[in-house]
Amino acid sequence: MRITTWNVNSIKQRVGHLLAFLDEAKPDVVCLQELKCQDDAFPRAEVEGAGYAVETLGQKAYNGVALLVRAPLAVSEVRRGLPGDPEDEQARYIEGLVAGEGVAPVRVASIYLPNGNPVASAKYPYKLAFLERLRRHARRLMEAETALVLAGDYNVIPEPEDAADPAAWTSDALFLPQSRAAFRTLLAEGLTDGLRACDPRPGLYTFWDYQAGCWPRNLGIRIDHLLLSPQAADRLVSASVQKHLRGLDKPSDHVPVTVELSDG
DNA sequence: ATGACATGGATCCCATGA
Repeated sequence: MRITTWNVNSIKQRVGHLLAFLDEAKPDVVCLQELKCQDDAFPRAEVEGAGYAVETLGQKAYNGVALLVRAPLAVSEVRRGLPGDPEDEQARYIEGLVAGEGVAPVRVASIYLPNGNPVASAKYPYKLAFLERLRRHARRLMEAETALVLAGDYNVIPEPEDAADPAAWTSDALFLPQSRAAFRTLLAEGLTDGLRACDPRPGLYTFWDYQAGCWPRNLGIRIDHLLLSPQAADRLVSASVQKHLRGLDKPSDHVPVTVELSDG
């Protein structure tokens, strides 16, 4: 089972790239972030036409997440929204149980963690609180011992080697010690960073800013992650970054990241 | 010298992002 996470930065702008990617890579599950549209504006017919079931949690203009599941696999037990704050109106979390004939089930979440900048604003405590809510929810899900993959745009640079120029990020919400500590605390629940487990090399990035020639100069950061529970990590076969999509016309500033799990 | 931002909403600039 191949599971991909991709922040598309507007699904309406990126539907062509998405359909081409589905056709070329044939991932079994795709976790999308930053749809930037409401549910009724999602290009459902096109994606279903490519062979995928579609579950969305949209929002006007900002945020928005989705799960795509390729037949013959099916998705059930869909949960919209991260537990722990009934006041939270932002569309940043969707989860479902993916299963099929001859495949051990995997619970998959598509997560769009808050950016958290500016650090002096309420956005930063919201980010830290969201990470803590995610930790608590992950702990609860892991108690069932079903394979679990928490995939998405975490907006956290875990280590200095995950940025081409770490010094440029020292006071940014993506790389502040508190942000990195909260991410490590989440990992300490027993989660494995799927990409890092497969590829220890520095210089592995998933995001390049549109500005200042970051892409041609390869000034990237690694902020899109797939975190695997022990049952999922036991099935980890490979992980990769689909970097070429950043070089297309009108790209997202993020590229897809994919893990492959064995069937059982 | 390099290379110089994108998206959506309601404008004719702003909020947001990372």
